[in-house]
Amino acid sequence: MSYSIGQVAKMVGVTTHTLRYYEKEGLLPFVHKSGSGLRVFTDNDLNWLAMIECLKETGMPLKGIKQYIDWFIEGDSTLQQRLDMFRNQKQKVEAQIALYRKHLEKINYKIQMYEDAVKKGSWDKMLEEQRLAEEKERRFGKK
Amino acid sequence: MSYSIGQVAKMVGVTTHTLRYYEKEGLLPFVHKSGSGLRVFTDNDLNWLAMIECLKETGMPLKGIKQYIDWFIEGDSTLQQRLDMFRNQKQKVEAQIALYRKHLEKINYKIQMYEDAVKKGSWDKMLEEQRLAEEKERRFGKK
DNA sequence: CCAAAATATAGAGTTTGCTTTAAGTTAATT
DNA sequence: AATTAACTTAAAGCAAACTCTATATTTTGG
Repeated sequence: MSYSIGQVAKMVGVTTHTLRYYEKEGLLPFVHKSGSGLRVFTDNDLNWLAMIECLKETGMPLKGIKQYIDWFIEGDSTLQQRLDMFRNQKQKVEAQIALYRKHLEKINYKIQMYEDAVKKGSWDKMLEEQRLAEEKERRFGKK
Repeated sequence: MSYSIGQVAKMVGVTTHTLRYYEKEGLLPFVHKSGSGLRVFTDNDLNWLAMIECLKETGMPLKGIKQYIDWFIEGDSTLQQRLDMFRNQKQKVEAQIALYRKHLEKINYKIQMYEDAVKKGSWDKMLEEQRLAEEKERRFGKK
């Protein structure tokens, strides 16, 4: 199957402008043009766009994605670089997930604080009662 | 304790320029100045910076962080907004983690492909052998 | 006390990733 | 055939988050 730039834009969830911009940046080197100059996208191009989305959404800059594509075009002599790149990206994503989890804990703690404060109608009152509870705990032991 | 802008920059891992920029954007409204105009950071400011880091690294734009700080300054009348904001951020982070995981699967698959290709010394050969294996599986059933 | 290091303000410049505009050409519809 | 929708290139514009420059003042260490 083949698709117009507008169809692809809808499928991928970006604008036609963005697709042309990606092409200009060297991210879509396989897209052909019809006799009259219109871009004709294939399923292979959609696969590339899916890979681009994956790398982009995991934080790789467009330049990095272009590097990958350039390596792909260069052929088998760059297999190792490409493998290293994916391994590296894996590390980054895992680190990012770990960081997100850490931040999530802080956010959950804040949510607790604010739920308490909203219930009490006041931030200071919430802090005060929390302070008293902690003191009590310190004096008489837990539970 | 109190700290100079340079000390804080080192502790937080940003430049002094960035700290001044944050202040200009309204993200550090509690930082005082010495008689001669130098910024004097307190532990309270460090706590704010930690919160800023948390929100920033979970994808909140500086404007959103400023909104939170403005609400904080406004006082108890904005407790609900602040709670909603943290709940919203929690949702966003959880969604982001889920997306990262999905992308991680794709990346892991690619790593497998490339490990195989590197072993074989060729991408096409890898694809070819994979295709043959799949055909065999289709003809004779799994395992 | 003086030189070096750190800090101050104000404002211009940079990078990334689009987004919009202008001025057309091509394709689809009525 | 005419209109309108989608497409073309080229270039300018924009928002976010810094980053750097220039010039002046303050603090600090020997």
